[in-house]
Amino acid sequence: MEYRPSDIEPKWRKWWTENSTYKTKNQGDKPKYYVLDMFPYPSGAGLHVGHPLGYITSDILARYKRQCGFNVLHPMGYDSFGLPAEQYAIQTGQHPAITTEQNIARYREQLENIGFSFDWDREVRTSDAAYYKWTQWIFIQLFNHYYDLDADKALPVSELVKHFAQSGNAAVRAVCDDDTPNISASDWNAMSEREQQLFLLKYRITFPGEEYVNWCPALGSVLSNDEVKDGVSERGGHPVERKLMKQWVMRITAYADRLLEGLNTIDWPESIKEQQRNWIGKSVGASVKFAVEGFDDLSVEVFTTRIDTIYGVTFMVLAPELDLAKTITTDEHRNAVEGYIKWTAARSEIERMSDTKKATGVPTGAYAINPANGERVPIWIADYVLAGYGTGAVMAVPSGDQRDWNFAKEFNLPIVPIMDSQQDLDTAADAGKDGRYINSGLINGMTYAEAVPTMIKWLEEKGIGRGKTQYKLRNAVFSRQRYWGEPVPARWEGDVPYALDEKDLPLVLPAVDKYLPTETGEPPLARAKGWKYELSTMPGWAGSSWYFYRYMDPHNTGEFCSKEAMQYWQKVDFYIGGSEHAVGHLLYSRFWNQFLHDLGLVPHREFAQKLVNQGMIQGRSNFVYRAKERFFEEYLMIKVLKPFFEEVGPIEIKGAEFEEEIKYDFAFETNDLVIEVTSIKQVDKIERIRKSALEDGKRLMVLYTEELTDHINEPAVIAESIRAALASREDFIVTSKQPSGEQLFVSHSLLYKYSPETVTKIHVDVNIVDNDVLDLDKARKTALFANANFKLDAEGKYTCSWEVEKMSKSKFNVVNPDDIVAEHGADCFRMFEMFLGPITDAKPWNTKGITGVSGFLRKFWSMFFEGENFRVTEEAPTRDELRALHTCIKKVTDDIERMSMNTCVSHFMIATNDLRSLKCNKRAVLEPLVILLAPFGPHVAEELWHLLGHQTTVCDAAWPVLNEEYLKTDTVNYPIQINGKLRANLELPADISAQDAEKAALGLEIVQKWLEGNTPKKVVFVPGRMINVVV
RNA sequence: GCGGGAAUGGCGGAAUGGUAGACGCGCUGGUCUCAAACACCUGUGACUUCACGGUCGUGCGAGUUCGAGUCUCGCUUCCCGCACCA
Repeated sequence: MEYRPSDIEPKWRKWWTENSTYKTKNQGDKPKYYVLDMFPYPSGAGLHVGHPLGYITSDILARYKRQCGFNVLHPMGYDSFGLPAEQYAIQTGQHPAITTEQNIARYREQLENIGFSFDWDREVRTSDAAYYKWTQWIFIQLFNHYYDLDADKALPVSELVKHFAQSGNAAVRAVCDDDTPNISASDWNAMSEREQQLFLLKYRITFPGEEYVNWCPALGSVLSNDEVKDGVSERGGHPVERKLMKQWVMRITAYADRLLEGLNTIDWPESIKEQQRNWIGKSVGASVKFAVEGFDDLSVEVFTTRIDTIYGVTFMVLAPELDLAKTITTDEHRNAVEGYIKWTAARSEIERMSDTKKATGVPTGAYAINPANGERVPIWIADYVLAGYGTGAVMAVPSGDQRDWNFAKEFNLPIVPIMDSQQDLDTAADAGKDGRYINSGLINGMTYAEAVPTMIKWLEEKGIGRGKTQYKLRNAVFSRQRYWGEPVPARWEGDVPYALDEKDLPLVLPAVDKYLPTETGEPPLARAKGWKYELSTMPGWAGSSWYFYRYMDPHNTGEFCSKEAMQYWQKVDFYIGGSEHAVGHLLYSRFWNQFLHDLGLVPHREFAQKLVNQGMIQGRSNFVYRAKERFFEEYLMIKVLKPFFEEVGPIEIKGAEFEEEIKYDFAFETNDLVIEVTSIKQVDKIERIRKSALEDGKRLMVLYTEELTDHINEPAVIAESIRAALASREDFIVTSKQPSGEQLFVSHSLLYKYSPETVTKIHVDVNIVDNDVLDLDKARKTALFANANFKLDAEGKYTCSWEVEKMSKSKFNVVNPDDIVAEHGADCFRMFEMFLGPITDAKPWNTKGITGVSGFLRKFWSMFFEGENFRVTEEAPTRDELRALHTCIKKVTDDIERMSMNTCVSHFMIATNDLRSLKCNKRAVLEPLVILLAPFGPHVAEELWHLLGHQTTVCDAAWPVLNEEYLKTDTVNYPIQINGKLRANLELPADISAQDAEKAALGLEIVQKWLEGNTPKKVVFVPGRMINVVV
């Protein structure tokens, strides 16, 4: 019987739903396993074939684990707050909830179509009030806690208040704002309620602060750093400016060290961990104060990771943005400094980054005193120093730092060596740490390891500096001036924010008349009637920072997740998603998780033990080539005129260079005939050339490009009209009155003959292209080709060129999984995606190989049938059949465990090919094979499983157990090597002794030939593997 | 510049230090067919040889080893991430 996925697949999907096959309970005697996909944002474009790659992988793993006896949690949901829905709402006035709902319905349909084993009863949506109630609840917890450095965890702010009332803030070691003053208990107690609340904000883990943010006026929103690429918004490419705004901020920096440490405990891809380490950017060093000459109350504080180089300081540099720069500038330099500040402010980020080689800067005229040696060094301002990092000032050590060196060279500042190992300081700085210090007072003669603690100790004793650890990580801005997000559960009393009471949650997103900011620039929530709460909403990462817990207990109305559910599922065992979330979602969710763990609300410091990044599936774009006028000229030359000249003898042509001043495109000197190629629409041009021809006494022939388009595949027709023109005595010849063709598209396979500038390259929808050949019937129905003609190659085909690009609508290379499923079936689609290559690799989508997988499924199916009848026998299997089966069990089991899904598919193909050549149709072999296939092709497996007489789902069929005995063979085919090179093969008994094997190998004629009568130096025998004779 | 990863036929890709190129696509030839598609069978790294066979071959150059795609060292190229981060 024929394998017809379109019949069996919908049938089983319905059956699975009706039988609640994928419903998971939070209990049981089985061990648990939690497989999680990064949930998608439901965009209007729907899923393309790249999205399911990770879902298929996790689905295979989930089904496999279930068959291995685990209770598997494999949920799916939607990260359904986000910018695109809101943009759409602004344009159309439609509420984002409605479009989001529609998009989710589409996603659901597409996901269902692929046969995933998701437990849909556990679906979550971040935009659901029942869900974001708990996002808001967590926000309130963050507001009500501070980070205590002694406890090394978050503690309630109420504890802090007690401390303050008793002994001020001196005794509390906690993470707080840099500008937090020391207060005594009496100071605290003397404060008003307002003053106390404002003071506490300096400690709360989330708090409103004045922050420089990435403000995007076009989107009316604040963007996070990772939403900004090259100075413009990642979405839409709108300009982004730095703006100081009142924003809710998350004190993620409190967790910097723990987020860094935690990376060592989890099995995540090295590249993700490295990106997070970079982002956190821990640097250990020291901060030092340099006194400024003439300002008793002023000093320049710098942070350095190389305090050991302090004796090499020959100047100091401040970031131009620093207010201090203006303060210390002498009158003499004021004009230059102000000019420079203006100039740098006007330069865009991109300019600054692309122009990093050239050092720019101006002196302030002020001098600092190096505390180490008392030397007087000039203070400059320069834009190579960033205001946002450290104190915005550096001590410049040109001998040890390349940027300082560049600057010193540019402005002729001294370069003092500080280590005996430093060389070639004329050509570059030497940042090496090997060697002994010179010119370095206190630390002369020391090594790096000795010098650093010595200097720090000295600084601390003198009270001019201290050891300090600095992080690149900034506190995370948590406000968005947008509508479609979680309302922040806070209200304001004057300038003091108060969190809502938990019992007032959820704070439901109110209705508004428009989704735009107000005329006064306030966020859209200001439009809501009677809204007396915070106006900004939460960013996209809020809801996605804890969703993995909600899946454990999705309908709980009393807690975000019950203790029991948490106790049962613990954490995510396997997490899969794209690497683009490396520092967004994956860092923030680790932060929230650490916090929740401090509160004893979740069992582990890290929520996901293992993480895998699936590679991106890139689009494979196709291109067509539209002819320009120049193409027809070259075409005339190559196809028509050249053969013609060969016939009637050479005719000189001029005007082939197409320069502006040349009047004619083609001129036949000897015949006084000018041939003009132009569009029928170019009436003016024809008239102009006609006049010139008349004046010159030449005859003119006009060939319309449209006419050439009509006859492009018949050069003889065109040659005939030229022949006729030559013979005629007419002055002005137009060969065709009404050409029909509008545009010509030239097959890519013919373009090598023509100059590249004769055609325009245009994206063509990949869905009307098959194996790079354009489907002309389908093409003619599209607008692009409505009035087109095609120049086809010798086989009558139009070939397109191709390129690998990102899969996107604008590139017309989006492939919808539904189309593949409709054509080949969901099982084939699933297995083909796996077969493309290792899941972690990026690869272009190319359906070329899909027939191989489709053929495999048909062959697999046919093993169970004889003609139209299902026929499986109860006969005992042979050794060969058992070996094929158990080889497959071994390979597939091993390969799923190591996430090598592509080779699993190969093993199924091999087993099927082997068993088919053995004509095996025995239940004892085929039934275990169906179980093995079930995670990959669940529909076909379920169908065959039921045909085999089972009533319950194949999902619960126990994974077959490997019996190593069946893998053994009586004889082994040994490769015989001479000096490591293969020379012969020898069939030997599997249990042969080393001596016998050696003897047998040496007995071979070919081995004797290579030995040339000598005795071998050595014979290497690896049992079951190979024999190597060393000559 | 720093960090991470990769490089194997015409293509996607396989190979616990042990027969390089599994499996699939594509291509050759054949069977079936009036024909095509499907299906089935055969061959398929390069060079060389009538043939048996031989030589070369996993980006380049060394090394370790009886034996290297795999391990070590030095390069080249490409991809990804970070980037005047003091």
